[in-house]
Amino acid sequence: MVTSTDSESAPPADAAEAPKLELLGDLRMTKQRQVVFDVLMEQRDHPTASEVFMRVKDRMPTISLATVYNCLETLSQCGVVKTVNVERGSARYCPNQKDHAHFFCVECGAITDVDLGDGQTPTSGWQMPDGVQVDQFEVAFRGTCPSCAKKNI
Amino acid sequence: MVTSTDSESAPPADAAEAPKLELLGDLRMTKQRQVVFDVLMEQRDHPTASEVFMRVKDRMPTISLATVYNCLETLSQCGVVKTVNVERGSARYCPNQKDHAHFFCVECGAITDVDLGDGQTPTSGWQMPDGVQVDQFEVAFRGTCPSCAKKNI
DNA sequence: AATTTAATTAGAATAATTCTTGATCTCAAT
DNA sequence: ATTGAGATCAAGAATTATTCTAATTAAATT
Repeated sequence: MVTSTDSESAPPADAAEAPKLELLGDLRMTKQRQVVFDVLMEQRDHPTASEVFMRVKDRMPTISLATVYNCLETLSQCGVVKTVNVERGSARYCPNQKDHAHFFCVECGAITDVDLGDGQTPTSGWQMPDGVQVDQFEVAFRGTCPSCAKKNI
Repeated sequence: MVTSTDSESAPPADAAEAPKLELLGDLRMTKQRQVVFDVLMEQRDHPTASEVFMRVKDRMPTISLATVYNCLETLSQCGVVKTVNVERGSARYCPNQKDHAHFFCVECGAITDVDLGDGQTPTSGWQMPDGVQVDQFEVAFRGTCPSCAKKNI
């Protein structure tokens, strides 16, 4: 990881540019994995596993929560989904394949994708110890979003 | 938050420069809070709440795990302790009051503090949406540390 | 079609954290 | 010193997210 990609900037909340699902090794593209991924792409609001479960159930009523967890784990390991930890409690999931960070509004709970600046990498600005190999990163900002800031005046 | 501080760079594993404990509002500096903080300062290996509990128990056998959680929460809210989430599972705690990130070695589990570069802020390099107010951040890098990388040759 | 391996399901189990309640402590004002 | 109010603590119960287990089903391969 830790490579800048190009293309679309923070998608307008909902959008479906369907990145190709490339799984690794012996992993199979199953109906369940596809539906879990589709659901993430269609409503990009960083749902929890339970929220994904509820959405997936509508079109695949027999799926189990454990499977949703398994699918999210698999997709995450394949780099096609990102796990987001902005709060203690439930992890959230995001199909944005670019290197990006998250901003969490402590007032309304909204999560926004934050893009890297041009020519920046996730380790830019940090004094990484010599010789470490960085494979993944997670950057979370917490604070107040513009619309909540207004309400607080 | 999101202000660069100066002084000491990544402390040599263990060190005790005793930052002053300033609590907010009606909060009181109790024996329990002080001991929890002392323990974090004396062995700076990013312990979990349970590990802190075990260490604190040695010098205050009557303390309860719930109190350790409460103390860590309080110290964290006062900005004197940082909560570190590098893995799912237990949160870890760190008394480094500077703005800093963490590097987690997936091989050996070691956690290293990573300093900001000179003149950098936590949001440097990121295209923060206009008007957001950032109060906190958490940056975690995952990968392989130099000594584990050697073993893998 | 048979075989092999991976994936799914349902529910049980685990583990971290939070909550609840009553007792205790601190501080400040009487 | 006494009292009252609010903060904190302790112990254990409760909650909740996630992982594990074992049996079944599905997918790919021969």
